Amino acid sequence: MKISAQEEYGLRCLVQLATLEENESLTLPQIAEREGISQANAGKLMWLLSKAGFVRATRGTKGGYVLSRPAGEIRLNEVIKILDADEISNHCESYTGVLDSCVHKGDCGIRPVIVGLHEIVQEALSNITLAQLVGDEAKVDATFHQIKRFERKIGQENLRH
Amino acid sequence: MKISAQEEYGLRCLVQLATLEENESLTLPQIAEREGISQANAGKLMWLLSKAGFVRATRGTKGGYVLSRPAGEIRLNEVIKILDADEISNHCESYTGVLDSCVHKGDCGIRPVIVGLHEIVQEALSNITLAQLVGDEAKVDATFHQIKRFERKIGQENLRH
DNA sequence: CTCAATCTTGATAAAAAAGTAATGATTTGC
DNA sequence: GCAAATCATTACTTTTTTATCAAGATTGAG
Repeated sequence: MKISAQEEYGLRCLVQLATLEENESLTLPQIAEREGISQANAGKLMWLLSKAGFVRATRGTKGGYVLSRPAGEIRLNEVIKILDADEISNHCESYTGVLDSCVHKGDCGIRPVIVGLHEIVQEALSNITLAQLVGDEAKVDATFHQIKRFERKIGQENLRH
Repeated sequence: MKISAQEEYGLRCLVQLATLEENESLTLPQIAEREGISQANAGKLMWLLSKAGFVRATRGTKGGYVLSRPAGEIRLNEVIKILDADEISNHCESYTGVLDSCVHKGDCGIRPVIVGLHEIVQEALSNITLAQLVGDEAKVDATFHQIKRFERKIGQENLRH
């Protein structure tokens, strides 16, 4: 249960675009430099994000990438879904061991946990927009404070049954 | 942000042990068969879980694996931590792109999100014990209901600001 | 004591993910 | 129209993760 390289870097590239003023844009070499990744890698990530409609690319001199929607309207759950090729729906087709289908097909005690966990993460991510990730660490951390506090409360309630 | 094969299968092997009565145990071939994975793979997983102290192994005829603690006292966050070689602490050393250290070292808008997300997942996992995963899907799903409801509430509150 | 059942462990192979390279297409400026 | 800048796309290489294999160690039964 960890974030993949593609998710991490893709998200960071988007955040770079979110910091731009109106009429500004970033080219692949610029994005690559700002995130410390290769231009080729940035190219692939931006291609993915472009296909998915998060960014708009223009070619030629003065070209580059811009967000296709305001940063405040792009929620992390959408972004992660694209970057992770996320398909919880076919979870049961993914981990079938040496067999053709999962041994627990039909009645499975693990599935609700996997699905539930996925929902929890999605829920948390859907409460964060790109715009909220712009700024210094202290500011972003503050934005998270609320969610964390809620989570802690849940934990305690559950422990008490 | 998805569960890895090792997490999934390792957890499932543990759940198998959790279903046992007192004085029962399972051998590698048995575990492998019940989870539809190869014996070699089961062996490696159980070795990991054994090293981490979740299970106790006995060799020789009549040998096998048993949980080393009651299923109700084994929380999923501990298990996942082992199976995932989970180290959120060195996240910033993991995604450094082509550089030696992350370009955002010191002040990073993404870090609070990654760390926060990790905490949310850990919190959710720490509320689930192995014992709660034993039984049919409907039962396990019911156990999750409470957490899910809470999550939904959080989502709404945050959308309202 | 010896054998068969069983776990242990490091080496190896296969699969998946990540990253790179190369070639092609579009746009702008001159 | 041509050249330079820029994105698009596919194929390839490397790295990491998964899975398997094989030889070793321990235990219990007879």
